[in-house]
Amino acid sequence: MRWTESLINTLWQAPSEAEISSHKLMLRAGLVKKLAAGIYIFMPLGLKVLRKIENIVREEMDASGALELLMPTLQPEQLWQETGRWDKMGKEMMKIQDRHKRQFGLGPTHEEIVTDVIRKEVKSYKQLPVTLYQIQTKFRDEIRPRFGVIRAREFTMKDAYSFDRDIDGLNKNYKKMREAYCKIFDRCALKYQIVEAESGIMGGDVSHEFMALADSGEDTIVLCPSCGYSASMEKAEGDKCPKCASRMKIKKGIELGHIFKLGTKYSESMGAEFLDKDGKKKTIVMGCYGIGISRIIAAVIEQNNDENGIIWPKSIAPYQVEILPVNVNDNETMQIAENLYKNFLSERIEVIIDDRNERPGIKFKDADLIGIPIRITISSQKAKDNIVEIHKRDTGENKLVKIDDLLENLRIYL
RNA sequence: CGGGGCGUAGCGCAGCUUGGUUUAGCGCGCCUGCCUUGGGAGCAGGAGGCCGGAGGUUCAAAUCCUCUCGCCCCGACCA
Repeated sequence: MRWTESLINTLWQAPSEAEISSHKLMLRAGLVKKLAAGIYIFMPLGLKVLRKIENIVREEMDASGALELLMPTLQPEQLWQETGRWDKMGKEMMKIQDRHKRQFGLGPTHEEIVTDVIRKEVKSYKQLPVTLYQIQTKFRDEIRPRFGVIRAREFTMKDAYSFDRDIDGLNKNYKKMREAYCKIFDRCALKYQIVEAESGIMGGDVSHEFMALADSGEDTIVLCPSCGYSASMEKAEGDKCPKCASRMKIKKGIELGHIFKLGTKYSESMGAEFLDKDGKKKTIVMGCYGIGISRIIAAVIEQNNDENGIIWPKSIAPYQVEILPVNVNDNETMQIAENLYKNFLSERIEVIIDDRNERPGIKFKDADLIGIPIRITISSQKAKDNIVEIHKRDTGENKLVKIDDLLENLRIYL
């Protein structure tokens, strides 16, 4: 990508609406723009990051054996009446009417729909277990949208649902999902804590939250230093460990994901049953598993930034390498820069070249702000000796290398 | 929804108390030219606003009054 063709607009000062660093940086780097409270446009640079995360999630979900499908956002009232959640969800569900005055909800979650799918498709124990997932836009009319994409009213979520013959199967699937979640958050370079949680309106008895540790987080979690027990504040109801009674540490976090053992709450009310080996009708046992995809972006930035800007982990960086020619009016510089750019493209290295005719200071500041992991600076003096500089955004390490050795040196970091 | 605060150019802000001195201003950004090119340079010229909206008071409203819409922060909810 050429900067001059990228529609990347950075801001010197963060809009006053932003309070926490991830929100400020997302706006300053131009990843997102606000359309209304809790409603954001993902600009091209921001969308690249979102897609990277989606792909990681997709890969790990597929690896766990889950099947991807896509369910509608628009959901008929009747299904929600079956479980009683049409009223229970209350004002959090955005509701609309069609021209025939039929009521629809904009999906805040998809238990009703997916259970409807399964009760129609699954008849036999032979079809179980099965896990379905989707990556899709969700709508929740939050009481108070906040912190940019961290609590938005429209957001991208991965939601998965497991269907088993019995509790035993559910326990296995639950464990499998938990492991998949760990892989996902590890790959996103997040520091997180798994905590016992309340199930809330989802129902079921067991649930765990994956919390990104961040001082700016809205959620409070407690950790027991002696026995390792950890839970959300609501679940723990205090700072004494329920397991070993020692005093627990309190930390702040951002909820990235939440997994639930639902049991038969939905399958029972909606009649999702199957015929078991013995020819008897049984109720399907369910679990559900959510990840806030767009929220991950904010959490990663919250954990990876400095006074100059974002520091992307390479797994979700919008580009791996930024080429920064110090002076675009210098022929020698530009010849090298353009050659490298073409080279990287053919090597399938994700690269952006800052080909703007700006003074170096502006380009360096912007490079730091958008946080590409590796910067290659090309200046006229060093170009004479066929030398360029590699700069690592995370460590600040600088290295001068011969152009012929550049790719080799780069491979170490990519 | 309760409590607090804010809407003036793309972003950050001043002006409002005490209406007229404003053709509505400043910094950054944007456009043109010159100059400059290793950490947000300089000079000159320029574009961009129904001062959130609607009513009202007044000879006169960004400024005073009423209503309204939007946004942010603190609380309960959530990925």
